[in-house]
Amino acid sequence: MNDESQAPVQDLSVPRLGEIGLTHFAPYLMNRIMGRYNASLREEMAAMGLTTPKMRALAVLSVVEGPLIRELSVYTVTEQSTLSRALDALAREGLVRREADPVDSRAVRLRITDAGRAAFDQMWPHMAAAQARMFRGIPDEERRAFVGTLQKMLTNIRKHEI
Amino acid sequence: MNDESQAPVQDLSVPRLGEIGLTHFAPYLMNRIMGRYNASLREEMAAMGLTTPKMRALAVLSVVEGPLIRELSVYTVTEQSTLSRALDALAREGLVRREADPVDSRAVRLRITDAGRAAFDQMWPHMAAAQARMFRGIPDEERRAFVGTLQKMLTNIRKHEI
DNA sequence: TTGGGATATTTGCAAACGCATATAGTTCTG
DNA sequence: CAGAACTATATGCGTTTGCAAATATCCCAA
Repeated sequence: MNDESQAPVQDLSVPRLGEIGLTHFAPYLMNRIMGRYNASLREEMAAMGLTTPKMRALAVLSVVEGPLIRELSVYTVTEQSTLSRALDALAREGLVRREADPVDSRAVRLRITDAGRAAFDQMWPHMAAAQARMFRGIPDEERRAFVGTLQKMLTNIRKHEI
Repeated sequence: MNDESQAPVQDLSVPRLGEIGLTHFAPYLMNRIMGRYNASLREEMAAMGLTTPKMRALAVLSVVEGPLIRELSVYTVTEQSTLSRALDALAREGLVRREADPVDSRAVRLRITDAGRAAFDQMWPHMAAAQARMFRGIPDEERRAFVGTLQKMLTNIRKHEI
């Protein structure tokens, strides 16, 4: 099992993780930072009866008007089936409304309700605070450059047109 | 439910998400980018019988010698109970070994096996490629600055001493 | 040295998730 | 215009996850 009979896939031009070091590998750092960010919000979310997909849906719907479920699943990086069920819960709680699309009767347009907006407004300060903690001591210019790079990266990895 | 009888928590000094815009809010961008990154690896992982926690455990163990489970759970940003079960699977498959700590008999030290290293070596090129895609067209200097900012952010949000 | 509080890990259980598929409706093609 | 191919959403089902509690061990103070 540990001999070399299976040709190694490793391309010699690709440095190994050990050579780079975990703390120089951007995806590792980003996963770790976002893991903490998300975990730091979990307590507030739980207190409000929200899961991560529900909270993300509210956040996006507070800003984007009437998207389809499929579109929302891209914004929220959530499996469509998971999102469908998260929306069941949000609708049951009166935080979002499903509206029939006027021209395509398969499609469902989503809208946040006033109650949903109020719920998100209660969540937002915690999100803003968590973000502020992340950037503590980092100069504005550096932060702007960082966000600029993130935007380029999003364009690079974007698979959908949204 | 949608009146103002519940005092709004919103602090006037905190700009609202709508004012910032989703694509200027770093955590949104990072979640979205990492969501794609992780999703892009899922197919390869599934083909090798790995879940995200299992893959992360292998990645860290390929670089870090004999950590405790609790320490590994910090590195991998995984709940300790989830990790415990992921390690059950990895040990069953012979990819890692649990070793008793010589001085503390509660503790378990983890080591990657040769088979585990081989499995990770098979995974690594895909991770490196996904990272390269993320940074496509971004100059080296910009990438270095970006990683530097990530390192500062990790220090900021770090709750543990690892 | 002994009992109480910490610490390391595992496990029971219910909830959440993801894949595959079902259902319903739309569009394209011959 | 029939029917094949495609799209949008929902759902069945087995797996994974996370919380809380259990178990085992350690450390420290009286």
